[in-house]
Amino acid sequence: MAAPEATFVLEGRPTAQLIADQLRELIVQGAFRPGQQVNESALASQLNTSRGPLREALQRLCQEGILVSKRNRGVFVLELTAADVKEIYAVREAVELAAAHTLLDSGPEQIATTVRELKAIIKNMAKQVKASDWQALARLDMQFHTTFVSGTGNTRLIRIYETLAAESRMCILGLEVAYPRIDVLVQEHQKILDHLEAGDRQGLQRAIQRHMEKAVEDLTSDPEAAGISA
Amino acid sequence: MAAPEATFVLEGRPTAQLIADQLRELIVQGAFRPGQQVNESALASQLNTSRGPLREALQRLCQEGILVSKRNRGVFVLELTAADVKEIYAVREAVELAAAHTLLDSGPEQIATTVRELKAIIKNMAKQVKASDWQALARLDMQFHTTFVSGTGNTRLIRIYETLAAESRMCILGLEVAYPRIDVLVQEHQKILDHLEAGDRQGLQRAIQRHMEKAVEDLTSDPEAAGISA
DNA sequence: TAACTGTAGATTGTCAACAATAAACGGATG
DNA sequence: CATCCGTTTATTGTTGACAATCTACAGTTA
Repeated sequence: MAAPEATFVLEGRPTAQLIADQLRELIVQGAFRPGQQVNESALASQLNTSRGPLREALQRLCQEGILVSKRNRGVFVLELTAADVKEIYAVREAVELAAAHTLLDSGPEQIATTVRELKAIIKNMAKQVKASDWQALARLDMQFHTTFVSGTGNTRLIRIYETLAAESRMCILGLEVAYPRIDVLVQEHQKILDHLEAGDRQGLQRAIQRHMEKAVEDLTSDPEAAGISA
Repeated sequence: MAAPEATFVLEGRPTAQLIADQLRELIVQGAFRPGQQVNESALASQLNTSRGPLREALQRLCQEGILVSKRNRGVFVLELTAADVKEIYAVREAVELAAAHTLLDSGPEQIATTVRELKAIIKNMAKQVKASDWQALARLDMQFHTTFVSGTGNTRLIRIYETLAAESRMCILGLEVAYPRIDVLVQEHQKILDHLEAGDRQGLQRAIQRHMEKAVEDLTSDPEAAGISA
């Protein structure tokens, strides 16, 4: 059951997408302030390219929603409001619940593979907790959920979730050291994993809903510290 | 608590987005064959613009997924397989179920407004059924669902669904006169509307799931006629 | 002093020409 | 006759320059 095409699509990756990926990573890592204007000429030379390809990449990110474009003004980094946070996590909940049901309906070996990957991620999370590396922790947090959704094999669901993951990282970015109690974070992910492994549909659904609910609470409770406006 | 910016973002609509919207409409109306290459120069002159802005628009549509880009080859119209149809409708089901719950949790006047809009659409559908205008019927079909999701007010959910709606119209396009029995189509939408109006959570959920299930059956049962490859 | 207006600067939007790559065709060769 | 290879052609990828627009600042005036 190999996928030989996977190598082709990777080797012939369009330029605009490559630039978009680099830029997305820069943005979610906080290289730009929310609301800050993106200077095309400066960024183009910084990424060793021209304005043309860069603009194409910017359009992609505008379509994703992490950049907003204003005519004759340029593109700006998305400013997240409390309403945005609620929206993002509402959609994430919908996607993850769908993924959960699809996953449980799929074969046991599919579930087993996903469970194995998730366990590895949680192990890494525990490691980063000790090191108190928030940046890495945020990345692993989203990697856990992205892997979870990837388990379904639904490419559209995966693509949608990748965008949501980027936005979520932008949310978390504002928190920095204010990340909620980290031991609880690991516990919640472990709980999701346990329910998945046990095939507990009801429990898994509840765990995901609780996880999202808590995240919204943490992200909207302290607007000042998170740099999030009402 | 007015939002004066809303008018600004509408008046200053970026060019690439305008072109992308035109192109999307052309594609879902069947102006291009699935798998067909999109010639940049020809399209640019046809749309009274240059290759630059057009390429930016193409990137947006690639991000949406209705076009696929291959390096040094160009962009091609998405070819839908049976697997794609299953994916699309699985995601649609997830989004609509989420929308249903959100809608029922919102205020009664929010529901009433949405119900009113949906009723108008169904009335138009019945009209087009008599006229046997398949193109218009397909548009109204998706308009019904888009309006349903729009009722939630979740801009991200809406954006996601608009992409799914475009892909769905591409699916339906292949059917043409083979559109499933039209009276049943109207009935199913009416059923969804009734459950929403009655606030019947369980019934609404069932109706949506049945609706999607039937659609996938119709779209994958006759691959030849639909121009869909296995 | 405050408000208004005109100018200057910078930035984006658009375009046309150039370079690079891949597909298509025709001919040579086993 | 099929296969392989070089040439041709069309298309995309990239670049730089030009035009249009907006913001900011300075000067003027009530």
